Amino acid sequence: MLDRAVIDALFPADLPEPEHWEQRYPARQLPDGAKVTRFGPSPTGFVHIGGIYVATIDQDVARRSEGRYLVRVEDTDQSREVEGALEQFERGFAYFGLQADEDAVRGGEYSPYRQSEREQIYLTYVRHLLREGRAYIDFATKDELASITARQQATKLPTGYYGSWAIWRDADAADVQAKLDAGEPWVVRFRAPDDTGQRVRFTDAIRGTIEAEANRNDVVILKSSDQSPRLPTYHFAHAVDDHLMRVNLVIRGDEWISSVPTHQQLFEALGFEPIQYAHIAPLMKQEGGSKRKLSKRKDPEASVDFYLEAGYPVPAVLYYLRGLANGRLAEMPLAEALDAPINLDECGVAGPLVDLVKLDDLAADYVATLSGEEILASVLEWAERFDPELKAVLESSRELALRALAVEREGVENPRKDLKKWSEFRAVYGFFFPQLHQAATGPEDERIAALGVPADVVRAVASDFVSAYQQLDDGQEWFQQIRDVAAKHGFAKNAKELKKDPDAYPGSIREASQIIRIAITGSTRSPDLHSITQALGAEETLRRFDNLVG
RNA sequence: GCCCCCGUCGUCUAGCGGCCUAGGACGCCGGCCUCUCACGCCGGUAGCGUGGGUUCGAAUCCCAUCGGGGGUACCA
Repeated sequence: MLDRAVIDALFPADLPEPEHWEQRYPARQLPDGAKVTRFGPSPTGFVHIGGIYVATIDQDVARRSEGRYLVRVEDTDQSREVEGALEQFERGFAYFGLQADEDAVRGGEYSPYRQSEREQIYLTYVRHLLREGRAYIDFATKDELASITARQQATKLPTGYYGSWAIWRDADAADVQAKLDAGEPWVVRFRAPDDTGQRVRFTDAIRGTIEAEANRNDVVILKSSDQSPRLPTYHFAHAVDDHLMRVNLVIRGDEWISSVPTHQQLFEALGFEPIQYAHIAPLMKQEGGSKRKLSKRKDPEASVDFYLEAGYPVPAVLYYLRGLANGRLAEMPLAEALDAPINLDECGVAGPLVDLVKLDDLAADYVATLSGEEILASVLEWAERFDPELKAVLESSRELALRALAVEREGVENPRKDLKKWSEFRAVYGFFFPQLHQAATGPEDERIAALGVPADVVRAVASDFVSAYQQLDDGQEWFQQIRDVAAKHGFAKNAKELKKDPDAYPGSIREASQIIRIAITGSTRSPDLHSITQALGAEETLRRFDNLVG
């Protein structure tokens, strides 16, 4: 073991002792059973929808138990840091309404909430472990490590830096001193307890008892001395930060399960109370015949920006995510589910596929519960950032927008479910607005031509419809105008009749009304025509026949 | 290679030894409604990965096997 003086010389002289931090970050005064949870975004890429998923669970569990939910930026890998990641992160979390009780922006009693600003704290505990002989200085080079791994694989031994493979674990103090004097870069490794082959067990709040081999690896806890700031690895930061921030429930992705034995040893060596874990199964993506973790790089729907751009209504996404966490919540109505607790022991262990079709369905159901006013407000908010032209149109035609949204929505028992996300507004409701409407160019317009009605008949139908047009309040009476025109020009009364003798008619009432529909809406699909004309007014309705009548 | 986790309709799931000839939701298919598309309503499709046990009885328990996922980094 190294002399204390040698160890101390490696650290700032004024570095505090562990007691200092223990006092500075005292135990929290919270009700019994309160959970302190945390989410640790790493600014190495953009926020993943899986991050929203886990953060939702973190926040819910904390709130529900009158605890605290904090966000701690895990930026110990400065080389992989991505510019703008934190801003994008803030945007995503704000959009989904996932405010933390404490974070780097809002601050809190346990600050700083950014690992790169906690160097002093980590160093204190590293020095402590070194002085206790629970950690040691290591000079192994990349090449040496690669060679160790290669030899272990060749002989089918477990890979890692342990036992006799750990060349610096029991090195002579003189050799260490020589390397130090030569200015060689060094890391600090944890001296894993020598309990090779032992089994350990722990209780996961989601999966119950998990048993594994005790950790044998002397994991790196402090990164190389040739870097500044001097930062810890995830494992060490987890132990120190979660202990000092008085977190008592670590909710994280299940890729961490196999690290728990290491974490337990670290907590023990540091003299920290063991912590409770809940490992969440990750959101998956179908690829070919198999599932894989949703990937930020390959899957657009992994990025939170995907949901922002499409304008998915927040409650629908949250509802979907909560249902994935606890199936029970998916069976409840949305409002109830958003308010019901997420229970960790009900969380699935398998890793669900994210199903955008299902999300769309939930979103359509949700939007159908909204009033026209509410929808308009949301569309405007979305358009502000993603479709300024639409925003301008809506603002100048607010009344028309509300009339358009009211069609088959207000005053009906089963509102149309034609809107799932705000980005679809333009496609679905655009034709209501003269500025956005794509008028048919004439009978040869391909939308009309596809009906198979002769051009002269189309013109005649349009002309007669226009000249006899009355803006009637009663839907049936209004539609009678189409029937009349259709009858006059020899259209079959219904599709069945047409089918019996296709050559006898230019089309059926179906084709006749489609001519009118396309003229008014530009599409073969639309809400109820009569209601549309009510929203548009007689003048605008008739104007839309200009190209067909001439 | 070694270690860990997981495996019910296409998807999300209910199921904790008899209530299961496996229930629900989404999707899909068919029908009704109908001037289109939706909505709504009615009906249908489809699953316990496989093989052995244990048991009067297994989706449920045990073992094996296969498949999927993760870890084995100075990434988190």
